[in-house]
Amino acid sequence: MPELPEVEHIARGLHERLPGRTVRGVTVRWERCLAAHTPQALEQAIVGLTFQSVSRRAKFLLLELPPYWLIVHLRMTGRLFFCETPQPEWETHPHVHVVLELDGDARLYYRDVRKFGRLYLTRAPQEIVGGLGAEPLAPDFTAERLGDILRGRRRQLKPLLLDQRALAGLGNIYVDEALWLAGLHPLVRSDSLSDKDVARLHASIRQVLHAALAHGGTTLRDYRGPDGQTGTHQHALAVYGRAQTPCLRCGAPIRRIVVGQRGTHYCPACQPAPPTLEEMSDDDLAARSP
DNA sequence: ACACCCTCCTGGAGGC
DNA sequence: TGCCTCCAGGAGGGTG
Repeated sequence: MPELPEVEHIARGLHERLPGRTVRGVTVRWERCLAAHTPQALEQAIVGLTFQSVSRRAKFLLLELPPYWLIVHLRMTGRLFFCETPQPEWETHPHVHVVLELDGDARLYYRDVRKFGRLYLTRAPQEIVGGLGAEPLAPDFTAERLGDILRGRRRQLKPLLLDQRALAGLGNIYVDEALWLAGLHPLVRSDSLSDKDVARLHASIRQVLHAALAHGGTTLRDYRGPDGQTGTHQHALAVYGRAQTPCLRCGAPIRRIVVGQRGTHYCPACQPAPPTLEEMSDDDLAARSP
């Protein structure tokens, strides 16, 4: 599933190819992938417009098409790819829901097996991405900022890291990986972390994202880059999808539990469980009360 | 404020 | 082989 590194990879690839291309035609085969427009309205709005840039905010792709922005969220299985010439395979493919015909007979295909992804057309991107939280690879995402995010709430660590309003761009895979690297249990309370814990988690998040980006993303099944190529970071995953296999750090079997309806992978030795209520001292309990 | 559950979808995997 | 059931999950919504 595309998370921040995958979306960044796609954005960079499309930014090399799309700017300067003019939309000549729009075909929508499955209307519900358009968040708020009819196919006719989309076509009327963007035919004749020229792409200016492609960028990313969290897991959203921002395609600048003045005076509009075409914003795409790929969710689980969405793919967006550019071809210099029409591809017969994709022109009629049952999972290709939108085809943009561009000048020079180039094509931008939007494909999505599970149909969770959405396309938005807006003049004001903030309406779509305005509520998102901190951007983990931005320069202003410091350990202090992460500390504020974590300690400002009393939540289990993993669901908080997945909450796009708090921190934007992480998904299930990279949260599990970052928590393993930091040695933090997914159920630890966010307001219980020490400064050292926060600093380690901050470094781990960035390290995991940078590594995945360098590998062109993680392809478990559906993800493809802007030219259709797979990523290679799946070979570097330490815990995600490795239940029952030995921890790369200590050899203990990786455990899989469900947290917030998500498969969650961690090392029970390297990522010690938070204390239960019974195990907490009176001081701990007193500290939890307002 | 936070945890929990449901919905959207489909292909792949497992059981028999 | 084939049919059935279950599962994966990002995000938004509702409920307790």
